Amino acid sequence: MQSDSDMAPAETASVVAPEGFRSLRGRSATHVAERLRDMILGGDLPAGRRISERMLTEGLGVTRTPLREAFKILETEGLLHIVPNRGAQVAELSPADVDMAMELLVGLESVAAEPACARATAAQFAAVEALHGQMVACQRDGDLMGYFRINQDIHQNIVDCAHNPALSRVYRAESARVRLYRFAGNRVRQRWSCAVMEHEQILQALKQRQGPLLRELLRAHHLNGWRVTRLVLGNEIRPDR
Amino acid sequence: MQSDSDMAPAETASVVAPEGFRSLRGRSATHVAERLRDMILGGDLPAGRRISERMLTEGLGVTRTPLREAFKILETEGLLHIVPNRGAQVAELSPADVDMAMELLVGLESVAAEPACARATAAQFAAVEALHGQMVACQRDGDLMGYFRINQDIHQNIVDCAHNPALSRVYRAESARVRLYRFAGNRVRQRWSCAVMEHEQILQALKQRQGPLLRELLRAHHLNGWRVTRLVLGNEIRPDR
DNA sequence: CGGAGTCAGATTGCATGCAAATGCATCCCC
DNA sequence: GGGGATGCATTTGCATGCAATCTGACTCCG
Repeated sequence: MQSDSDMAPAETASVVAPEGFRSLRGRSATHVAERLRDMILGGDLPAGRRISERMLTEGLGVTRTPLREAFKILETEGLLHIVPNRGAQVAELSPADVDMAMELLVGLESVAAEPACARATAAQFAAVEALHGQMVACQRDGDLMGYFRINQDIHQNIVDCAHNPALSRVYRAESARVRLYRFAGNRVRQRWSCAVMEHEQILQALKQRQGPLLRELLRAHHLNGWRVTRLVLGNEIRPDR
Repeated sequence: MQSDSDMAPAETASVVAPEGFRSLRGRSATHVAERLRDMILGGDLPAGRRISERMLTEGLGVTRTPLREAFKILETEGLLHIVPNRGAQVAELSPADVDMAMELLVGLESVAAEPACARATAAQFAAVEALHGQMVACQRDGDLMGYFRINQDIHQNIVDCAHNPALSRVYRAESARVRLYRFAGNRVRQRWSCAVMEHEQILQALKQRQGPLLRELLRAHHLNGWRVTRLVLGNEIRPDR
């Protein structure tokens, strides 16, 4: 009869989902991977730290199966290192590894420069300019974290202007891998104003669709930044705070 | 007594491992991912083909847990596409996707060119030359599969000359992703001799450590090859067999 | 005949159980 | 006292079980 089959299909009798809750079924591992990635990129899990499954299953409220799937994802992304029978640890990059990753990142931006100039839309110009404005505000307010985050965002946006999904994906992944190692360099306040000026030139070149110029500006900008970062990492100069 | 404790420690009573067998404990997922990757890159699993877990657990002799971990690895590599509650299917690339991936691959080789010239060792020169010799032999014998495989191998080796692990890793992954789509282009025999000549110039430039020249030669070589491939994929010319 | 409903079998997502491996404290023997 | 052996608790790797979801064939009504 009607009353039998008419039960509200949205929720079962056993557990009532809190409102706004969307089931994560089929997305647990992805979701856990995102959480873990945030923890690593945010510095909550420092490089080299060993990660026990139990710690995370309790912390994130999932069971071991999706957690272990997330480990595989992050290992493939290069953020975790898994030793059989001994669990996972946050990947640790040697200075040489970071150097090589930076070489790759500079290269990827060079690759992006000309397609970006050829294909960027007006909306993308506007988005990059808006971010630039926010970054200047962070510089003015001395907001280190915001400055750094938006800086990365601007570079990702410029790469995205090339409308090449594969390029964007690879740039994002490699950028994440070295994120924490680059953070140090942005702590030299002297570099900030210089970087802002370089960004302004970069924006100009992008908006005027001058591909080769953009490529050279990006390369120079990166090499400048990386030089400072390397000095900080090598303790040759002291960060401002 | 002696006879009690003297049992051969290499094998337990329950299951006798076949000789040469090393336990895969802790490596199942990785191993399965390798097998699956080979199946996809070898064309045994065509693009778009849906993959059921049962098919593979039976085919590969593993249970679902490591198989599902392997799925996550291959999804992160871009070789599989997983739809929640509906399983995995081999990733399918649109012509635009392949175009963009090729743009990235050409870019990565350009990035590799100068460091490769700067850092390649004599052993690496020799390795690339040996591969080139093998490729010429394949061309002579009309061995399509061998020619194609060694061709890819040569390009990977050139990138590896840059001694940049991150670059090598990314190049390998992206190269794999479009492997099957590029295969078609190598079926035009007319292109083979042309490609061999281009490779010879490329080798020259590498050995003489002429970075900028190498970069231009690689770019031109790729664009030539990709132009032919695109024609074949678009059915504008017919492959030789 | 067409389309919504529905129902069983198959498939997937995740929790859990068990065995192998590890780590650590203790014990032993020299 | 020191350098292993040994046993126990913990952790990891994988197999399996159960519930949610999908699929597709069939039914039934218009």
